[in-house]
Amino acid sequence: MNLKELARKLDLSPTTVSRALNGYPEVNEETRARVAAAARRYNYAPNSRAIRLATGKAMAIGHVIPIAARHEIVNPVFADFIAGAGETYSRSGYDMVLTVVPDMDEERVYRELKARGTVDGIILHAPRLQDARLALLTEIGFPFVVHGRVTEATLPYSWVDVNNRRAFLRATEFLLDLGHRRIGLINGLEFMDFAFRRRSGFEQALAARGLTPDPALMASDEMTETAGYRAASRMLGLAAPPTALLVSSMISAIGARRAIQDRGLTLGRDVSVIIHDDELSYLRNGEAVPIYTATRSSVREAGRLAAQMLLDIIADPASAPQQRLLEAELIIGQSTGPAPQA
Amino acid sequence: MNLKELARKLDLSPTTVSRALNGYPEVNEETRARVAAAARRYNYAPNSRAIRLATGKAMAIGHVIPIAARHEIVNPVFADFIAGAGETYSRSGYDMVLTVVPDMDEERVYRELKARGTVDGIILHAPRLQDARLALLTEIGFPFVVHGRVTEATLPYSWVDVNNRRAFLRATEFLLDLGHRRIGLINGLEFMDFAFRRRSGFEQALAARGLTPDPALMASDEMTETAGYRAASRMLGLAAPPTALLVSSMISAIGARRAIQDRGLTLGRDVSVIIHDDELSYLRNGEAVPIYTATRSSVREAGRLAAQMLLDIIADPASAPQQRLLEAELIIGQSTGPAPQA
DNA sequence: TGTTTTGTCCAAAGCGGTTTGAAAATGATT
DNA sequence: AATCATTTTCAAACCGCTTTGGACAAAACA
Repeated sequence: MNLKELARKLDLSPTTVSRALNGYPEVNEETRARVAAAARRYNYAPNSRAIRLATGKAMAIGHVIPIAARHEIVNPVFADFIAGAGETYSRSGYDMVLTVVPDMDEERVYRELKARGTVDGIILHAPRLQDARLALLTEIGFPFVVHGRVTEATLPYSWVDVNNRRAFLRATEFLLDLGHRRIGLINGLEFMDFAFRRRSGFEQALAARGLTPDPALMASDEMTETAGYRAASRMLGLAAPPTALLVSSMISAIGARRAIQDRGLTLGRDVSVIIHDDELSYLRNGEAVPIYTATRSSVREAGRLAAQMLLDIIADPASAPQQRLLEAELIIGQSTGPAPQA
Repeated sequence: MNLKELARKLDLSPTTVSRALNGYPEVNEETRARVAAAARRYNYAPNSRAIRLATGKAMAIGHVIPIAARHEIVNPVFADFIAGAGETYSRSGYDMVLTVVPDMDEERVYRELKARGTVDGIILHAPRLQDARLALLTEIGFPFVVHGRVTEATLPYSWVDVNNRRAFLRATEFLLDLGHRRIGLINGLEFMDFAFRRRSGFEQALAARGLTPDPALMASDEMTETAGYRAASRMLGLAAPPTALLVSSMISAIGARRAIQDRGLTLGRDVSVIIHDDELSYLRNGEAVPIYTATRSSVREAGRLAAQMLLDIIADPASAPQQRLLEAELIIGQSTGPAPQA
């Protein structure tokens, strides 16, 4: 069933039927009702391919998921971020187009997405401290919103981010207040912008108390269970091991926990741990009482907000870039306690 | 830059240019070369919206991600499955369209996807023991491939699945051979087809040794850390606790491990654990030596295969339904050992 | 030499909508 | 009753490609 057929059945022109369904004013309310009824009756839904060609809009947003060539790791927060973004898109009749790309190919993919008109805008994932994609997307004229920030950007751009620096600053202060002095940081890869900011919050908190960070107590790697285990193991094996760990993700923390237990230590008593919790739906941080003390911020909510921001920008391309900084809450769980006496 | 413009620059008709670029034989090799050169030079890529309308194909595959209304849980294997499928799609010039849907709305969404012609086929995720979506998709005439199976299906359909029953059968036998007699099963929700099959493998192995499964040693819930913890805690607190656990996912196992340690028990000595490992990229089961003894099967590979199967079916709609059963390997890690003497 | 065949190219008709510009029908005004 | 304004409807152009059904020239054949 297409527009022409439906029009024929109604003894109306396609023009009128189209306008009736799209709420244009120049159509008699009575006929509009007739049209609506017939559309429902014949189960008519306008062909999206035709709409897209006619309007010149793709009604779709692109999410490019870069796969690190070396490790083949899919960022575990994607699933929830995308679930959030997807909610927003459904409400607005947009589709979400996912493209999985080996990370060297990203530029080609963006250019093609634009040239072929497959999507109207882009959500930029996993930004780096300096990120060539910002200039690229601006150059090719794609509306886009970054999930995260790009510290070394020169031009304004739209983003949704968590206040990573402040979250880690507060977490560090919390540990310092508990008497911890040797605090280990198990961070993500520090060419990633969020990881860089987290370290800077950590260092700033130490500096404020006149402490200098010990390079041996800082690790930067993929945020996997294995990497978390490795980093924690190494630190706990030092002559002067840390009494507390600041861990960049729930998943690394699982590894860190394993390392702690392998050494016969007890989490929250011998070693305190604070994590950053993205509220991944399949890795909830406990139920009533959180397992881990954590800085918490919902990545799904970030997805909703970023998607909405992008749709707003597409609706009004002349608007100035928008920003949204989310604050993480510091929630107290069972993984932290006062520093053990030396 | 569009086809007409490019044709004008070349002093050719759009017809010829189109044919030259699409490899049709009725065009002089010399002009084909000219066209190709010009296309590259002017950075021409055909508008995908126009192609789609003209050919009547969407060149896109739909993945509908149902969100359980209660728990808002995104299946953690999605990310990797989709990464695999995405690889296949890119190679074939297909897009991947993701739709996030509250699970009651699925039917409406499939019908709309079809009526609007947004996608050419569907990958069906998370099938149930009996699943109305099979009949629905068949009725509306969508080519589709199921990731998993539908035990109570009446008609043939295409699927890619792991031999869950045999995997859990073998895992159980392995534990029995180690002398374990009280084995707990921490399973996914058993209206899900894979979970049902896993339990049946478990029970079959017990039955083969004349053992009857103890209902107190079987749990069925979401495969989250929390649920894994809860189930393991409960079982270990029984008067006659299990000496081994069969756990349906890496994530539940993390919870189970926490429960084991909370009770002061040691994994692999006091309590053996075998998991099913989907090889999630951010939750690798150790490196050289696996942490957990596991039945292992790559969900990413399943994604690749399912996507390819669907593309094949779309290319040849008359073909018979295809099936692909993957065997899981049983890999030995550090989480299992002989049953402790009572 | 005239007729076929083959190799190249093109005009025009879709695909299924939206949108512009004009026509027809109705109502209001004189 | 004639004129003008307002509603309501429609025909046709357009979006940017693919594809059908020739057209035309050169080569092959009779």
